[in-house]
Amino acid sequence: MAVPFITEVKRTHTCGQLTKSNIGEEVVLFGWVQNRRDHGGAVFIDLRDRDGLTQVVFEPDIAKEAHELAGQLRLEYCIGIKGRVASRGTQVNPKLKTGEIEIKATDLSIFNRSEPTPFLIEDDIETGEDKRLAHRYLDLRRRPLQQSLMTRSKMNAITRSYLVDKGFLELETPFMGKYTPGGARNFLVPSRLNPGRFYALAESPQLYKQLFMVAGFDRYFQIVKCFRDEDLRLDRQPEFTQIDIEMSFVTQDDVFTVVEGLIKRVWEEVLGVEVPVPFPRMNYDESMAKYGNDKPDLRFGLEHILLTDVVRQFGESGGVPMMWEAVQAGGIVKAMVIPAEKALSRAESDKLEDFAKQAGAKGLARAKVGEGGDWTQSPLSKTINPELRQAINQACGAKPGDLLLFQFGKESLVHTVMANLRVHVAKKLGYIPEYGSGGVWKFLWVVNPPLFEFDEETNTWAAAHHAFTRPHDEDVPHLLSDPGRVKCYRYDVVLNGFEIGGGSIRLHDPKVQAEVFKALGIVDEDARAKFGFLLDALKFGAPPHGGIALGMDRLAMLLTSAESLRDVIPFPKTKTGTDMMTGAPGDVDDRQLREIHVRPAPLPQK
RNA sequence: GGGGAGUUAGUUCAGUUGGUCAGAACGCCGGCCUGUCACGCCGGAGGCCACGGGUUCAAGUCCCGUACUCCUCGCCA
Repeated sequence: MAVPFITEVKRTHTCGQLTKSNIGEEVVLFGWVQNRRDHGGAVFIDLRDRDGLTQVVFEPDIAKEAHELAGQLRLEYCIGIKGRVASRGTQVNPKLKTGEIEIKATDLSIFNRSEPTPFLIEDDIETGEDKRLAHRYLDLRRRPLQQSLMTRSKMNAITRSYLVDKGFLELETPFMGKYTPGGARNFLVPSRLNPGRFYALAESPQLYKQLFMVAGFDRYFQIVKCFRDEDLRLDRQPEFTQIDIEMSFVTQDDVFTVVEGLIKRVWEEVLGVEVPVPFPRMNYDESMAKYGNDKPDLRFGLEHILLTDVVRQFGESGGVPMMWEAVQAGGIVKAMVIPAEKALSRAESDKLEDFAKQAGAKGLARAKVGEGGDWTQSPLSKTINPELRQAINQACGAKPGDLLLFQFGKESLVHTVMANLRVHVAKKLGYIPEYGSGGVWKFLWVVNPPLFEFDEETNTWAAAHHAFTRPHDEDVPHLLSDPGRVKCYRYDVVLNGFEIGGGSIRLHDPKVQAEVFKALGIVDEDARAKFGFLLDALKFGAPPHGGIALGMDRLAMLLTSAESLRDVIPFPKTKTGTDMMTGAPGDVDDRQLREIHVRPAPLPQK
């Protein structure tokens, strides 16, 4: 007598569809038991699928058999029901889309029972992430994650449709390629057929997409996995997805237009949010000076103030030996103002110092500005020259009650500490939420960065992006004489403090390319060994070209206000690159290793 | 590689100066209940206190080490 669910009786609706307008209809729903409320005489079930929740009620006078079976139902049982849609009358549940109706069930089939789950399937879960990752298939039943992945799916669809409409071709590139030094550390794949040799998993399709341009494909894109064997962060995974784009015959602005259009459409269709285009642009130098990094969060102020020149001007007479020494040693001095109306307690500002130290600072000098511009609560106040104090107050635009935070020393460290501090303070003061956008979307292009950066370890100039980025024409004469001043056509697109993409216009002129290599100290043979195939390709009428790669995972994370990349990746890895569910990376046996000609080195003794 | 935080029932946590400290809530099991939607009521089971050493008359608690997880700096052209 059992109803032949699935084979003959098909699902008529999902659990998020039914409304008042369906009252009276006979329906069939499949799903999981989200909750049960057994009153003996009547059993209420919240039935869940990825579309929503629907209340099902089993009553003995409607269906005796189904009611008896319903008494056995437990959380996460997978079931099918048949019944009639009924009004809930006055007992509406406003929290549910389907809250005005319920299903008076006539038939029930338990497709599969469930053991008690290791954690409850709830929206607001408190279970530790490691335990959820170990049972990811259960974690993925939760609505927030279901919605994240549905959003991702939508982004994929929009991306393909937008770019294909614009004349882009979706072309694939190999994951297994040749190892090239520099850049991110590669995962290596041993070759069974070529003893002792290795493939490298692609850290990006960079070189291949340039070859597509040489081949004349003009406009390429790919939604592609990339692999990097670097330390993980909440916004970094060892394998991640990029929307990879490359175009021929374009300027930087042409690339921007394509990306802005894509993002505009994604935000519009996913969130219903209108994103103004074009995005504002900021020079790299300005970003470093005001925000301490190249991915500023523009949802709030708290800009840094550079005081290096002021301190230098006063020299020793400034009365703050630590700052003066830092400047003399080639370092910088920066300040940030916490406005009086957001006054922090002494204990809170002490905590800021702990935070700064954690970010690598030696300490955090502070000063509270008094009525007359004097400083209190500060060791600096005793020795500082009042004129320097006045000059600093003026540079900072400080008013009574403001708290000044100082950081001085090596430029890179000062920037790092101050950049972290800025975001930390903004969260503390409530300018931005701990996670998520808070409904504010500040897009930005950071442009015109230096082509090279100085590597203090090796005392040489290194490519800041990669060796194929096109320098500004007017800087080309300085490539060898003054590499530090050469700016280039590289760009990052930034959203709320996250770098969501980056790219460049590529070098296609072999002559300039040779000079860049020279500046980098790469001799011809090295260049040939590393990038020979690309250099060869550029000789055969390579078109001017450029492109960008957008971080799909980060975009999804920001779009869904997720706390972590892990929330928008179906099966992510932990901080140490392990998979809590499968146990990867795992051991392999000796025979497998012999076959691929690999012998593990002994583990270092501890 | 450096710094920090954490690990006690299935889950989230409490556990004081080392001495009835093996506890709560949710979940689970049994019973009752026809309008619940965080249903309610009664009863019950469940823990090598991450692991390994040490200190002590006595360790969940103090010390050392290991593992795992998270955050962060370095790193991520």
